[in-house]
Formats: sequence, C-alpha cells, structure tokens
Amino acid sequence: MTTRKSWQSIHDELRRRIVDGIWQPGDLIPAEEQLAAEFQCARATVNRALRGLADSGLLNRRRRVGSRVATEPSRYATLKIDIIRLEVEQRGAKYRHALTERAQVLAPERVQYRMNLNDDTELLYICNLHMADDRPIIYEERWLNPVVLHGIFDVDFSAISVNEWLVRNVMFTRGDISFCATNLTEREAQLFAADLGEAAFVIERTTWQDEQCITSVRLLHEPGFSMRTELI
Amino acid sequence: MTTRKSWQSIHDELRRRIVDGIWQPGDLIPAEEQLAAEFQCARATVNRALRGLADSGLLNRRRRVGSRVATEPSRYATLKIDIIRLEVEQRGAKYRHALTERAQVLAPERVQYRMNLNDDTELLYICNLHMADDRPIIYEERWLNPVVLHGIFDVDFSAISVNEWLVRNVMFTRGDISFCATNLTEREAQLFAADLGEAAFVIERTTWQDEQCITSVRLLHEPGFSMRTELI
DNA sequence: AAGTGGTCTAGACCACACC
DNA sequence: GTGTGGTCTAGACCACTTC
Repeated sequence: MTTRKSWQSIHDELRRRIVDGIWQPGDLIPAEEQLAAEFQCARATVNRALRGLADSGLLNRRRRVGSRVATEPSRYATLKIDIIRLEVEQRGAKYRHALTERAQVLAPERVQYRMNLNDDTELLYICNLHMADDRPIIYEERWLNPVVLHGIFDVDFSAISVNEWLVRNVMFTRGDISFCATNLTEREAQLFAADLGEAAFVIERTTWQDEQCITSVRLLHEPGFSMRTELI
Repeated sequence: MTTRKSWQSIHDELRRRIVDGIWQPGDLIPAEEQLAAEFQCARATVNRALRGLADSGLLNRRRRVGSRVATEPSRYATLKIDIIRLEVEQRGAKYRHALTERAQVLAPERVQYRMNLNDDTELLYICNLHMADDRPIIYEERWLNPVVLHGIFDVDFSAISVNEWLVRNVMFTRGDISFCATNLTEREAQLFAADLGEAAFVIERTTWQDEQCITSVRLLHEPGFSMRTELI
C-alpha cells in the first residue's frame, strides 16, 4: 500500500478534471476499477467519490454503461427551513411574536384543496405576527387539522408559538413548499407599516403525516425581504 | 448469516422509530455496533443508513458521543436549477426567446459589488425575454465578465441563448442565489402586458469560477408565477 | 454472456471528544 | 485512556443493461 487516499481527495481531483475540461461534458470517464488502480485504493473508495459527484449532478451513472460527464449539469439550491425564532436570533435580533387571530373555522376552498380535506372539517385558524427587534417581519396565517393534532384547541399559543409546538409534538413525513410574490392588501400593508400594493415575498408550506394533512401555512414577508442561499 | 439487510431497509426502519416517537427528540439512539448486532449486518451498513438520516436532518451525530434524535429537525427544500428552455419544454410548451438588448457597459454599482469587480471592467450586458407558447414568462437581465469569458463579445446570442452557451462553455465552481419580490416598473409591465406595480417574483444568481465572477443574472418572472418543490 | 455500477462483509485503523 | 463515529480495504455477490 502507498499513501492512503481519502474519498474526498479523489472526489476533488475528479471534480477538477471535469471543471477544467479535461473530461468534457458527454465523455465517458474510466470505470471504478480503473480509477481504483490509478489512485491505488479500493474500488469502494472510488465509488464513494463518484457517488458524490453524481449527487451534485456532475455525473450520470448507469450500470453496464459507465459514468458520463453530465451534458447539462443540474444545479441545486438548498434552502434550510428553520423556526422563525431561530432565524431572528441567529441574526442577533430580539424575537417576539403576537397572536392576532384564533378561530375554529371551515377553511376557504383553495386551502381545503391544498390540504386535501372534506368540506366539513373545522380547522383551527391561527394568525401570528413575527417581529425582530419589535419590527414586524413575517405575517403567518395557518390552518391546523384537529383530526391529526389531538387537543390542539386547548393549547395556549400565546405562550408557545404554533411553529414550535408543532415541531415538538408531531413530525411530518412529507411536505411541499412554494414561493411567490404578491401585492400587499390594505390590511397587510398596515401590519408592516407599508404601502398598499407593495410587493411582498410569500412562502406557502403544507405538511403531511402519511396521507393526512397536518397543517398549511402562508408566510407573508415584509416588503424588501430577500432569501439567499448557496448553489451546489 | 441470516437474510441480507440493505442499508435502505435499515434507514426506513430507524426513520419509522423516530417519526413514530419510539425514539423521542433528544434521545441518544444505540451505537452503530449495537444496531449492527440487532439487524445482523456489518457496521458499515448501519453507518450508511445513519448517514442518510443525519443528511436529512433527523439525527445529529458526534464522535465519542453518539447519534441523537434532532430536537429541532432541520428541514430542507431543494430547488433544481434548470435551463429555462428545458423547464418550458418539460411543461409541454413551445420555447422561444428574444434578445432585447446587448451592450458593452460598465455595470451599475450594486452589480459591481455583487460580482466583486473593479469599477473599470466593461461587461457584456444582455437582456432576453423568454416565452412559453409565445407568452412572455421571464425577463432575463445579465452581466457577463469578459475577463473569464474569452471571445464572449463575438458570440451570436440570437442563435444560442446565453444560458446554454454558458452551460456548454464554462463550469462554475460556486454560486449564490437569492429570491425576492418586486413591483413591476412601467417598462417591465409592458413586457408582460401586465399592470404597473404588479408583484413579480425575482431570482438573482451570481456564479464564480474560483475567485473570478463569471456572470450575474436577474430573472424577473411573470406576475402570478409560483415556484414549488418538495420538502425533505 | 459480459461489463459496469451498487452494495454488503469483516476487519482494521483513525479522529475526535470526553474522561 | 476510552468509546464513538468516519473511513478504508479486499473480496464478494448482485442488478442492470447492452451485446
């Protein structure tokens, strides 16, 4: 055995060959066996490195065929979904939230559709204004399904935020999230001390436990908000 | 040896124990060695399963300490960044784009800042309107760095889109992306046959090759656009 | 049939964090 | 020191795809 190679160093070297154009898009690269011989390591180590490159979209791998440099490399942006309180506190600001609404209601039709509910299930409807250093930053409008969330009607959501209660009490198995832009209504503009019609960033998130919908939430961000992340 | 276990089946079983609350948030789960004994498999197989759970944010793992069920499970939304033409064609629509502007200019200050450039580098400035079934869906405004992109001034971007030319000719090593909402200016509203001030979704993306900025782009989406993905 | 990636095994050593 | 996860090895078999 010569010096021990790490899968990371092999990953980086192969990545370099792709980025520098030594292996062009569409090219078939050497098989794992050959690379293992070149790098003087076990095939499993090369496999680990190649899997990483395939995960990040730089390679397409197929059995019997080999690993090909992607012709149209897929790139991904990964967004971390945090509890709002943590996001605020990590920025060094003081977090506070105010419960602005609480009711037991039938959801509007488009929410029923999103949550895949019958039209006779009464939901808990909760609205919250989230603040950083006492400045409103997010208006949260949320529908909760009592069929899944037993005892939800008895929880005191002025003491604990809905978000945190959910995180501690149920775990979702799947969810979807969508992003869009909207013009502030008059009422929404007042919340942010902004102008009617200003553009605001909206996140809508719906989460499920197996086939049952847990909750659907709409997060209206203050005008000027921008969400940033790294590309992979 | 009993029946052969796959890392996937172990992953799913452990995930079930977490989701069903058999292992509560904060709990220390058995060490790899013990799980390997339970599942009658090699430790490497358990390791692979646990690594998957840690990657998806359900576990926090530390050497010497063990694997702990995350108290505030991080959830991630992963967005696939495709070439616009592919996105349109995958929806079954006809793709077309029109070059609306092309100039050799100094970038505005905020773009220079974003691209980390001196204030004397002339960039190639290109604007494109992307259409699906002849309806404008994205207005693209882009600055390209000729220092990295040799010969960029000679390319005919009415024949090939900037996006595709870039993908085929350079590969970026890192990038950042941000999302926000904006009110359409009068000129922008005209492009989309929309009203002045309507809210539109904006993506800004800047990509780099090592320390040099390749390009920065602003994608203004048609009013009503919504970007959706699954939560992990 | 044959070649490629995907995975598993059993064992080993290392890196790290807590003692 | 000691116990945990992180990784590597050498070999093996399997799964898939093309021939």
